[in-house]
Amino acid sequence: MPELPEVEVVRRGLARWVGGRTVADVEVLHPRAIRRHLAGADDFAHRLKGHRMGAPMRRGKYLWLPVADSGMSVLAHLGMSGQLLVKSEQAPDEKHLRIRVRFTDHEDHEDHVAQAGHLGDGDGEGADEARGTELRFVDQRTFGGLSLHENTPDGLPDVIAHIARDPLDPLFDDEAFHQALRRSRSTIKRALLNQSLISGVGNIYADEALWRARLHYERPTATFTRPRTAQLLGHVRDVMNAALAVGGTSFDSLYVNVNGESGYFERSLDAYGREDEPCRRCGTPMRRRPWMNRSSYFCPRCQRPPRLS
DNA sequence: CAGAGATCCTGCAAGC
DNA sequence: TGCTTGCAGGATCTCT
Repeated sequence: MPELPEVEVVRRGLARWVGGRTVADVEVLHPRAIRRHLAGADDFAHRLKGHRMGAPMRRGKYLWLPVADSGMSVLAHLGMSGQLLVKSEQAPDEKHLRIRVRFTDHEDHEDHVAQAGHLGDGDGEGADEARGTELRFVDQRTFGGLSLHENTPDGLPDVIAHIARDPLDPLFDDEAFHQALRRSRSTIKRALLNQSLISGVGNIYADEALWRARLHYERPTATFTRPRTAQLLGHVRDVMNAALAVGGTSFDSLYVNVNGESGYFERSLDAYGREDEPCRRCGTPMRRRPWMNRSSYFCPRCQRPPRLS
């Protein structure tokens, strides 16, 4: 389940393996993976063909590749199970392969020379290493997908203009977030998952941050004091940076790691998935509660429910 | 208008 | 063993 840290790892992989390459052709193998591109698969493929990919960007769980000299971007969301893989053109298709993007630098040497100067996205990587690879969008549950959109004046795909900055964004406004909590009549976990208030936080990191902050998921947001909001945001950032520190080091050895498959962070979770296991702070068995068609994990002792409700 | 809940999808695991 | 049911959950849509 890719959340912000996993998506950031994918973004870094794309910067190295895809940024600067020119699209030769696009193959859409499942219509649902392209459903957010309203003009359809053929239009998507046609508009990308022959265009150079810019440096990948990310906001929350969305990432996008600017399409050079077009004012548009390829927007990607991994959903629940999506992966962006850079694989050898010879590698057999994955079972849930949905979209394939081929590049002009595949085998033709003259093309390769023409494109080589753009590869590596300024990271100092060798230009040759991407040659012979293609980009694949693989997604079992098809909650994710790719689409093409006009950019807003700040270079953001227009359809995600409503997505708030994420907590790792230097321009995230802590005070505005706090004021939004004060105004809202909702509860804290709902607020953390509300992508128009703060983006990039999913069910896993919400539970982790709330456990670290010793806050019950149903605490009303209107009760939050400024120090409490600051503390919670600090924990959100800590848990994300910790995951990024682990995952961010594992992506660069081989291109098959340019994906949304995590695993690396699961071992260090303190709350999520730990029903009946002892709280790592106080030893009390952790609990799971059904919540919004999913689950909330918490320590009944460290994270006391609010008095009312 | 804000907030709450349903919905999409597929594979796996649990239970009968 | 083989079926059914439940669960995972981000974003969007619908309803109150």
